[in-house]
Amino acid sequence: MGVSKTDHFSDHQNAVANIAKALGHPARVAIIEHLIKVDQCICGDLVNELPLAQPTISQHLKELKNVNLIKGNIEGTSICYCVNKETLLYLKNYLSQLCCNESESSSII
Amino acid sequence: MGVSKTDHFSDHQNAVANIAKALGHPARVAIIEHLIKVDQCICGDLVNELPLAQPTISQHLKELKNVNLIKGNIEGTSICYCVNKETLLYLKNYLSQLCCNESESSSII
DNA sequence: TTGTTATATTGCAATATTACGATAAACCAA
DNA sequence: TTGGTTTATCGTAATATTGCAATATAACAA
Repeated sequence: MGVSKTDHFSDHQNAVANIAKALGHPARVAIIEHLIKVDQCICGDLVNELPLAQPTISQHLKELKNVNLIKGNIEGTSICYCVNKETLLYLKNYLSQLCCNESESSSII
Repeated sequence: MGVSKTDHFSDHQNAVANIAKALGHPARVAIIEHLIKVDQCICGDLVNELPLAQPTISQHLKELKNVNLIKGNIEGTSICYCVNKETLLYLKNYLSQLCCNESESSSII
């Protein structure tokens, strides 16, 4: 039916899936990479950087914000975005535990 | 239009996005976790383990196979699935480089 | 052969995602 | 106030995803 049964899975399974899903589009990967590269920038810079229209970029930023992969700080007229490394780290540590059984934090499975 | 412009992004951006997308559903996260936990198992075990019908599990397995997150070995009548840790490692190392600038391999950005 | 078991595929409905033009909202400058 | 700049939201079309019943396929046993 296309109904997703997220309530049948654990909180951490849904958390991992949501973060992974947000990274599951090349435009959003490119946004994260650009933000890491320049440390932080405004939405308009990303519009110039990527081959997508401004509303599309804005929509992708919203999805990255929803899962806490980025943060936005208002700076006068524009909004300055930067990556929230904690969320990236959460996914990285999860994968570390999965494939190497080694991590900086306690088991989350 | 819903048209995805994957050709406007780099190969590695598309590769990362495709792997992340495959992990972007709690059922597929649960499948990976179960495979890691029991080392390997057949499709039927996953059907018993997860709250989804057999065709749905089969479809999720197909998507995980498409991005090389799992491998399937024919064993008589059934197919034995196991996780391909190399692909998990690829994503893990990518995230390591992104958020900590430290990795076991050379820069991929 | 027939029957059983295990998995994949097909077809379809419900829903979600992607993309963008048009427009709105918020802020500052003159 | 008006005008410019920046970002968000709305509306909508095209496409993708999710889920499953029904069916197909493949391998084996009797």
